[in-house]
Amino acid sequence: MKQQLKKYIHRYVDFSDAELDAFIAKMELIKLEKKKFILEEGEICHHQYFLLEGLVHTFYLDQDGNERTSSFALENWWFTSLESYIKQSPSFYSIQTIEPCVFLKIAKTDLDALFDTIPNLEKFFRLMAQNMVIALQRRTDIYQKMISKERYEYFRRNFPEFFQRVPQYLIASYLEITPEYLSSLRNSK
Amino acid sequence: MKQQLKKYIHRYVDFSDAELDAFIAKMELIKLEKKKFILEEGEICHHQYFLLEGLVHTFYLDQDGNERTSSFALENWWFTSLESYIKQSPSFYSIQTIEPCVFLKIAKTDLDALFDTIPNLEKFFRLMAQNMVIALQRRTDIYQKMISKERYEYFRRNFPEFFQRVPQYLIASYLEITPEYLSSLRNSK
DNA sequence: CGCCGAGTTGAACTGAATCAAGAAACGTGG
DNA sequence: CCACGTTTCTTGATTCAGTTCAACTCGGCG
Repeated sequence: MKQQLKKYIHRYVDFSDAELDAFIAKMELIKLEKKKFILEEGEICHHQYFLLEGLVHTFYLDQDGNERTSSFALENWWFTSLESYIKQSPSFYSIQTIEPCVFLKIAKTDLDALFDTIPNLEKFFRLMAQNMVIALQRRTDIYQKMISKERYEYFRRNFPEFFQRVPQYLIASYLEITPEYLSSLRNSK
Repeated sequence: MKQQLKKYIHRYVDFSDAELDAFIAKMELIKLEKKKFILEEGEICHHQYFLLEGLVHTFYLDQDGNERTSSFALENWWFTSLESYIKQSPSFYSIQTIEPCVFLKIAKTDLDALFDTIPNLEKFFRLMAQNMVIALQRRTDIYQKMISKERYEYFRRNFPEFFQRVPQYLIASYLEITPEYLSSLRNSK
């Protein structure tokens, strides 16, 4: 179970078993059905999460009340509402399960304390943050240079798992197009 | 001169003077005229940079050979071509001065070595990376929910310095619209 | 002085949104 | 296990934000 998290961490940094155990000891296991909120807009996000099983999306509501999906997470992804978490301010985003989920969570207070005793943990989170920057830059650039038909193709090619598991209207919101237009793209060839 | 960097760092972390000096000792001061490349697409980025004076932009060329500005940096901003820097792979982006610039740079090899001896440095870069994530998320969401006229207003309101200093066609490329359309937005009221 | 890059203007065109309505898929209760 | 309502997906007509292209203006610099 927690083996899964260890494996993930080792992709980034070498932890001693003692360090790893101290870290994991602070994590709590949660199960949730689908369509349940992990965090709601306006709440303060006190945790970071590691998804063991299932599918989750982070979104906000625009002026017209449409859901705008900012990101998905699936197995072995780390997620949180970062700005809210760091500043301990009300979150712009909601986080919601799409499928039934199993995940681990760790409280900010615990994690901050661990940073002081486990230097490797600091490195681990630095490397994760850097990778998020890279992923976000890439997303921005892809959206900037591709028209929506190309985004659709790109997304389908590169993340086929999502395509199977995520309902169309959420994919549309992630691709920044309307469900109607996505539908017409799908059926245009 | 290097006082400026110290001040910036202290916004994030408390360094001892010895730590700070060890860090700064590895940094090199560079001056460059306007329209000069700091990094060209295809090169491997070996440094991170801290801008003391001037204005810089990071961009790439799309299929049609248009410059697409991914980000600007001005005084007291940290910048690099992150993916290239981390993976030591050819950069997708070019980095170019817009105005005459003065900046500090530090080599990856030096910085990596310092991470092992100065734990605070690890924290500093973790916090900077997290802030970049927040800024990028915000940018993505703004672009997603605003039409270009709103983006233009938002940008003008929130970053008036840029507006004075950056040529129109670069602002257009950052706003993801054509210079022609930006011009019509400017003159439509 | 003449040229070149930056910015402007307008006409024609198109990618994508909106609106409205129907078809299919899904799940819940009887 | 069928019937029903709800949610998701599709289809087509209309409209509009933003691009493209081409011609023109302006200011600066060699």
